[in-house]
Amino acid sequence: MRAMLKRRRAPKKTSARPGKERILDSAEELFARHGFYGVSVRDITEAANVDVALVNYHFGSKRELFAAVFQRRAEMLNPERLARLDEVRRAALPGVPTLEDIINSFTYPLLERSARGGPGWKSYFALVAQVNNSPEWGPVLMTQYFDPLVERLIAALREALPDCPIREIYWGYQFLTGALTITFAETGRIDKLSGGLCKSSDLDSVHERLPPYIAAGFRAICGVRSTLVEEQASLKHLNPTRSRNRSKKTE
Amino acid sequence: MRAMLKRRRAPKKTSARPGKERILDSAEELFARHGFYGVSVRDITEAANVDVALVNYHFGSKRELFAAVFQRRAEMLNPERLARLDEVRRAALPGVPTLEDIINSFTYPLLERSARGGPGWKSYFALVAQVNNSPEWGPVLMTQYFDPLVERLIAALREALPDCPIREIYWGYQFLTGALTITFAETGRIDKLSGGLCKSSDLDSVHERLPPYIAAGFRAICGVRSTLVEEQASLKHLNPTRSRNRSKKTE
DNA sequence: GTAAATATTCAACGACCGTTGAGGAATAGT
DNA sequence: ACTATTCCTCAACGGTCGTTGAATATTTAC
Repeated sequence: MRAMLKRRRAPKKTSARPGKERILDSAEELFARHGFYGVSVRDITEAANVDVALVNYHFGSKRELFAAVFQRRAEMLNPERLARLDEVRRAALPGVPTLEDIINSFTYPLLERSARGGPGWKSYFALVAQVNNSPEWGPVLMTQYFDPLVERLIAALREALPDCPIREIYWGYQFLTGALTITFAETGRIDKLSGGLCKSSDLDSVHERLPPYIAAGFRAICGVRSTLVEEQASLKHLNPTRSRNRSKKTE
Repeated sequence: MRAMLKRRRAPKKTSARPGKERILDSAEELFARHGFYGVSVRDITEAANVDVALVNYHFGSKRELFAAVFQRRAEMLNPERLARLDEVRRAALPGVPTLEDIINSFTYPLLERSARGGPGWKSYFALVAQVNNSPEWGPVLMTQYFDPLVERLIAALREALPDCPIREIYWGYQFLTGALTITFAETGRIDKLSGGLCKSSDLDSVHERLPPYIAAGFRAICGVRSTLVEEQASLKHLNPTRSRNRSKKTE
């Protein structure tokens, strides 16, 4: 990227889509691929066939453009995810939904759009994956746009795991978001590793496997933590050559 | 970062540690925090108290410096992880080790060093987390320096799950690496979400929970996939309002 | 002690960076 | 028709970017 692109003026090009939207589209794709600092505003405006100055006119600054890209689809996304969660809970009344259903209501709207929502959505989730793992942007943007929904997810998980200590649910969520995040990055690493047997772009396969995988993980750590007495016996696994106790790691 | 730093000459400063190492140390920390494009070579050389030109003298280019940072600790790391895996397998003879032991031999050397190996190691793993989720760097660096070890891990997992289809093991590894990756990013998001109940810097907690969590996930998807007939019945979870079949998602 | 090799400094290069202000074109309101 | 508003173009600003070649200092080899 940032290397050599033709530096001369773009043609007039009267596209139907207004310039502001075209900037958002180009920025989405480029930011997703190279990160905030890996893309210049000139890269973006040339890809969008608009003048450089338009970024500052419409968004104020490059940073505000980045935030706008992040915000745009987040706001389309979260109402549906919330509705799905509510629907799953309603359908399970008077009981509570399964862990798998809860997790699926959280992940499915993302996987579905990334798989079949068009290239913009695919780029967007790759961008979210990047932001989620960034100490610079994650605490700002993820917290602002996604945490309200996550709190609802946590509440539903607590309903479904009434005997599970709350800390375990947060840790379980942390691992869930990590697994989901690397899915969206689609680095193609699993393709190479598996010799083509698995494709990181095959989000249908993720959709089939992620909910049961994560649900089983939740049940495992909740069970372990809630019964402290059997813990010493059942956790001999951690390092077979040394003993392990709860207070402080000795390995 | 990249903003305003004092632009004037650094003092002579005859540190004991040679300039090449100091550059690697500073680059490690800065790249981990802001990414490759978010850091200038001047940021690095000023933090290391050396001249700008030294980067190109010692490493050739900024990109090669980045690769050198990535390589340095990978080479210290992988022999130990390999030895741990072998030890776990040997200790289980004539049987095979548990899933938890196998996973732990993979994750423990990382978590232990990130927790107590010094600030350099902490930065390094944050950098690895970033690279692992980057479509630009991941396929190059992760593949080159970590895939040989991962292939050994996969082989051990196959031994421990003899009836599990190979594809499921690769997917299970993908989720494992995602959960591990977000742990190293230490964005502090779980701290806020949990109101201080969990700390993303508390890698001992991760060490206790990740192996049983991931092992349970492996067992869940292997079981699901290996018994196709019961699948239709057991997977009603995915969307309670619509039917779901294996060939193509209809949701 | 002297020469060779290695390490570091200094000043500067051309290219690209994000942002700006003045002004032109298109559009909407009346 | 005129005006006000919005959208967009153009040229340029000061600053920072990665990299370089020549000169100097330090260490190593003999």
